[in-house]
Amino acid sequence: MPGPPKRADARRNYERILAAAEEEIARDGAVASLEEIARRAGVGSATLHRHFPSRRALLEAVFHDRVEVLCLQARDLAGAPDAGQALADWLRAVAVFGATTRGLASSMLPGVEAAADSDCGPMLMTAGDILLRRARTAGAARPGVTIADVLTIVNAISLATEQHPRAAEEAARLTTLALSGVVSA
Amino acid sequence: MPGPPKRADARRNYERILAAAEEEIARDGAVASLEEIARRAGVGSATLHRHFPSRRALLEAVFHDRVEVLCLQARDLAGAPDAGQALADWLRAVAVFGATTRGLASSMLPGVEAAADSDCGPMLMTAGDILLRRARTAGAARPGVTIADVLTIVNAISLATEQHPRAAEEAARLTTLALSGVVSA
DNA sequence: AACTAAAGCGGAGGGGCACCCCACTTGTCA
DNA sequence: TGACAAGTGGGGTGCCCCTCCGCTTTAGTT
Repeated sequence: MPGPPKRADARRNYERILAAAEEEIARDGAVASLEEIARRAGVGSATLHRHFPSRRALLEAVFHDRVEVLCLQARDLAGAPDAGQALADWLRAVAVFGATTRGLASSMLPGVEAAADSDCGPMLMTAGDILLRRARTAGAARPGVTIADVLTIVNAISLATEQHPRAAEEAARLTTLALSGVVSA
Repeated sequence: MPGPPKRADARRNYERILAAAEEEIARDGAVASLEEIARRAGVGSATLHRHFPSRRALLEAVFHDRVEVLCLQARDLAGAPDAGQALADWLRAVAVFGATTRGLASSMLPGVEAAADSDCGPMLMTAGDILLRRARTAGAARPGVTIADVLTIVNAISLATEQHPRAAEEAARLTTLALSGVVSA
């Protein structure tokens, strides 16, 4: 929410923290040590906490750009001939991305401190909603299902497959499964 | 794995810890403070760590009985007329249970320290497998789907809905969704 | 009942972490 | 260049997990 700060040194520290956080989170996931991040960034822990008031705020900042890429992919797919296929493809991409980007999935969970600074979630929602609507009018998506529902399931799958040896593969497979159904009863 | 210990005082402490853990985990989920549990149990922290070498071991012990109940439900449902419905019903029950029992779902996630003492997961697997096989021979379940797949998805849904105001409802709804599918593409 | 070896106990301590306070430095702009 | 706001980071607090090790309790033996 605060966005990059104004003073030159402050902005430099902000970027350093972001870079360090990226590395650490890639290694340890969402529970990476904030102190270690500050250490790697060469700043005091107070500086980190000033720029990012909560762990979640830091995670959101780290993942923001990559989530944006996913949203752009959604816009591209919005012109695809098969609306159902487009939706499914995009959701698989989301699942794979979440499963291979350590810490992302858990940061998407509606936690206690979600309210204000939430950003990535809504971004994906609006991007995916376009695909879902299109699929629905094409008769390819079950009516009554919201994009929130679908993304919750996909995110959950990311979370559950994050530690799998072949996380990407597994996430895609389970997503396909959940989208097409398991029982016919 | 160690099971209740032999000496009388040790067994008493074991039970006290279990009782205290139940309360604390109900309140704080899987991240409950082990020290607080020991404190509430009137026991030194070393005693807790001796009886339960890892957090996971404690969680498994706490949830073991309730998971057993679920497994018995599965055996009851194995005689139901509609095999697909029986499977779906049971999976919904698993999802609701996981979503409303704080900490359970995350303790089921295949973590780093999963291997040896894992217990609840396999229990549910074998119980559910019966229902799945029956559904499959009845043509109600998509072939190629394993019970591990389905339970992973259901557990993931529990995890994602754990914090929802109406967790049970939401877990059941999303499970139904995932089982019957979302897109027809 | 007394004894003893083993089993169990728990306080204290090491190491880590998140988060905050506040005296100090540094950038900015007139 | 000077003054002031903006920004900094070391150190402190409180909590946590986990282990070491000297002490207490139990269970079995005579």
